[in-house]
Amino acid sequence: MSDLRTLFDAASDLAGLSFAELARRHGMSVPADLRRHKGWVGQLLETALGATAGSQALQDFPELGVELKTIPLDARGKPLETTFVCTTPLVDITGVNWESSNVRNKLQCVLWIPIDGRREIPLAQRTVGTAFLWQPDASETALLKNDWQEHMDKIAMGQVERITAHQGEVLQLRPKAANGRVLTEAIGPDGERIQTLPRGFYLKTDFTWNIIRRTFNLD
DNA sequence: ATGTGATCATGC
DNA sequence: GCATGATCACAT
Repeated sequence: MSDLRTLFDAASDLAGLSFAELARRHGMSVPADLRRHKGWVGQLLETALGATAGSQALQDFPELGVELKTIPLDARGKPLETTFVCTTPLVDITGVNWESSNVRNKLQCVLWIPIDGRREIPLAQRTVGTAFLWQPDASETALLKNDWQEHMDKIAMGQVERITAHQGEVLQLRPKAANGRVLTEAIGPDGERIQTLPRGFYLKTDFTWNIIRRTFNLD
């Protein structure tokens, strides 16, 4: 992908296409449902737009500084799910700051692609929505930064296991793992190393809904 | 084990 | 009805 305009145009051209058609173009088969294929739609759009495959803690288009995010919407245009941003560092966090954080890096420029998330419609028949580019404005950045800082302070204080998804205005911390038995290192209450469930940062739905509403003049 | 892509399913 | 906590598939 040579430049941002080319990427955006390519994404725009996908609007209205069914998942069946998009999958056909890329030789992919459509699963009956997403129960055991939770990331399938995201992968489909990555393939369609030529995002760098693989699982690296980088943006999808590093050369463009762009992160690709699909977001499932209901019939009213409201996000059906929170949006995963990145995994949360739980150790070696002395000196990490907002400016250098993975959250800020990932959200600096996002190519959002709304998708039809209505479960009553067969997956193959659901369609791609109108893509748009987003960069957090000053107030959004302030909210994200504040939440990020509060979460990271608790983690640094050995309080990671006291953080629930209720905390954070727009950015929440939640488990991010294959199952409840997966463990990773973290800092405990007395500064010791403990084993805990890996966590991830997620954007709350009200936050993404506001972005969607503003973009498409909904309500 | 840790990262990517996320949605599922249950409790409130 | 909806968010939280749990979970699924796959790459490295």
